[in-house]
Amino acid sequence: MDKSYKPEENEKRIYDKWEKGKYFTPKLESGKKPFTVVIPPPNVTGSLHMGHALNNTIQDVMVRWNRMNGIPSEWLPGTDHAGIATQSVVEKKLAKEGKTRFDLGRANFEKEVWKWKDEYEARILGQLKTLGCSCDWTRTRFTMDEGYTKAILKAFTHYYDKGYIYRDYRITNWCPRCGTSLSDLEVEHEEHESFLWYIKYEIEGGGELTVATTRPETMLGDTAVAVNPKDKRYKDLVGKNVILPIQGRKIPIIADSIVDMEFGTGAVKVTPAHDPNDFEIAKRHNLDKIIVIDLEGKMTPEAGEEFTGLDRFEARDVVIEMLKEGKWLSQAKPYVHSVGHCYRCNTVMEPSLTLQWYVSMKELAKPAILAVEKGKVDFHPKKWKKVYLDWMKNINDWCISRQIWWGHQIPVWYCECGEIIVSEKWALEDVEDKKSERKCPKCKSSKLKRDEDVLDTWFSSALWPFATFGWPQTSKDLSYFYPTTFLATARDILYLWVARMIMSGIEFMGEVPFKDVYINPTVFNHEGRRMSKSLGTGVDPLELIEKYGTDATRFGLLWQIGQGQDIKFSEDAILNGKRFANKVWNATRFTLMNLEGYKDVSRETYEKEIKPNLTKNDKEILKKLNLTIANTNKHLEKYDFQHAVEEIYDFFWHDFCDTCIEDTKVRIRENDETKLAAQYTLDTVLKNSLKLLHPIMPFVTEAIWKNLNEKEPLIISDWPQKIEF
RNA sequence: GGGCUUGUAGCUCAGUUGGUUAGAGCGCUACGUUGACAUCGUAGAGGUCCGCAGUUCGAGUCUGCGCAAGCCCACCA
Repeated sequence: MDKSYKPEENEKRIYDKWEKGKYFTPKLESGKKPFTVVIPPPNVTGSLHMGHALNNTIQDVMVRWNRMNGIPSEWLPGTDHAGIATQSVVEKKLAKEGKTRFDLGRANFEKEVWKWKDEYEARILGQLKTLGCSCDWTRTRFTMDEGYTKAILKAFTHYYDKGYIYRDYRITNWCPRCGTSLSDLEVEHEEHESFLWYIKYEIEGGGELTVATTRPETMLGDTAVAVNPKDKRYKDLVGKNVILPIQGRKIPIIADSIVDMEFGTGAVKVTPAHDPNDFEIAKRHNLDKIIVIDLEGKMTPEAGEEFTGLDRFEARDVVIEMLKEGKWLSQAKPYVHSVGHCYRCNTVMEPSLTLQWYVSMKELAKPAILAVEKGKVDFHPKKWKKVYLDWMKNINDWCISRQIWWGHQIPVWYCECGEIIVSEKWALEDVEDKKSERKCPKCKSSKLKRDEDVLDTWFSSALWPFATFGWPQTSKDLSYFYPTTFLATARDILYLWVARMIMSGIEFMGEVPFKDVYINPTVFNHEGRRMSKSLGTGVDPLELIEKYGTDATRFGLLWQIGQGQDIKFSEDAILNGKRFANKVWNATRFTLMNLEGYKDVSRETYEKEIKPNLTKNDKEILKKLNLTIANTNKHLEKYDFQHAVEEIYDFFWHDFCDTCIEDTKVRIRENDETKLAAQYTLDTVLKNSLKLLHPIMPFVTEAIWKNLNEKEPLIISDWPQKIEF
């Protein structure tokens, strides 16, 4: 053996051997319950970050541990198409060439994205391999491959037929930069320091009414002023009109109980086309909806000639100036409030009146709430159960249409007669590029137009645990592997992904999609800030791997996490991992040097020559080994990775190296009569330790295993059992 | 507005159901090794366990209040 372990020379070679040996693909053994994990599909254009590294290390530890225990273990890898993110990356690339997606047209643009996808998918999956992930690559899936697309279409038509999917014209989260709607979960709120502007509206027939607003520019689209019906201050004003400043329009004063008497002046301007609350008020009072800001965030002609084409924030300044000049502005109070931003490009969201597809969630949520309450799905740490339930019990309908091109196009056609046709068949034909003759079932017209929008990426991810195994087709895989066993993911997709998988799993499979959900800690940098590439606060796990090796990186990450406690990343832990890998390597060198003349002993030799000569120290370490095996199992069963790592580390370093090796060293060198027993102890403790360590540090242990001339690779060796002595 | 979490050695964190002198890794100090170990070993210094009040024979561990930091949810005009 070399004097030290060189990860860079070993890791790739070892990984290839595992893959070639097909150790990652389990056999479907009837009667044996499999251990199944589906990977949280990484964004196809993304790159492995520290959170992924931790998350995938955790999954790999569980998979390897189960595999060594003789359980058919399936870890299904794959990627999702990440609609908005991917599209915007490719659009950015086109922009550098001076082109837009419209120059290419939809079909060509999609081709362009597919090319991009192929390249980046290979890259990110390769990164998982670098991390040592023992995924079953024979079952790799992508949310837009053909079979998966069938699942999407099935799910859509199923929901539609059940009346759960509907189309509605209402205020949605709109990103003027991305040019698409977003679901509530894709909007990130940030505190903004701004002002609460108090504007005086002149009352017809005398007097004035002051309203307070954070968005003065929207006053151009006001169609009423609302007060609370219980508000005595304004009781006599209800039914009268005010004159809208700047525009001079006459708008009514109405009473609506949604108005908070305590806030501002207790009178609120109503802009139905640009605020969800106001939209609701307008519905109740049958008010006009005047759109003054268009979908690009620019003022429309409706706002007035002098505003047309102005950016919404420029318009705000102009409106404020004009209000000041007209003496309509009574005060501007500094005010902190939260403003929605696009999760993708951070642009301030513009709530906009658009026609979108929604999934009604209330009925879907009910059994998903019950399942978790009854413990069919367990969360680790437990606190996430409450977080899940709180959200599910207050769930809102889900906007699933997106105004982009990259994704699953909605399987809906509109006829000129107004008929809406939802067709799985036609959509499939479009995918396969063989079109049958299509006619409107109502008016027989063939002038049909397909809905241009695509579905939210999470609509497809929601089907991941069963669509990846072939649903809606029945298959051996599906019935064997579903429901899955373990899901490890980050907390920021608890609602976006986990909750929706539970709902759709129950809806389509009649069973929850997984038993245990492990929410891994978030990795922060040393200052406690979120690791982020764009903020420049990230550490690239791939650089760590290059510097310290994969094993050290995995070890260091697990070493740092507590029971669900977030971690402030420290590179020292990774360094410690490297030291440990080196220690293990050298302990093996020592053992090999001292095992001359020692081969696998027969039962007879053991009973005659070893067992009687086991010293007190030998028995002590073997006892300790048994305890370590038991404790490691206990910790892994509880998903307590930190303590599992610590357990093995302490045993190996302090009990085995510092004590046992120092003890046997002397006996072997001096050819003591207990030499054989000492060698037996060394050999036994080392091999079992390597097995215990393998799920955490797969490469160095496998490399060592090879040096021990074992027939079977370590990855499929048996997990240690209690040693009898 | 609602909810969650954290505050233990210079740094990063453990401390199980409350029980003798509060632990680990890194860092620091001293000594020793350099024939398993880009070292390693042995010993050691270092803590008002955020504060206050309470429950208890006994609290880092339970309760209340406060201070500080962070996160999540929400139609805070």
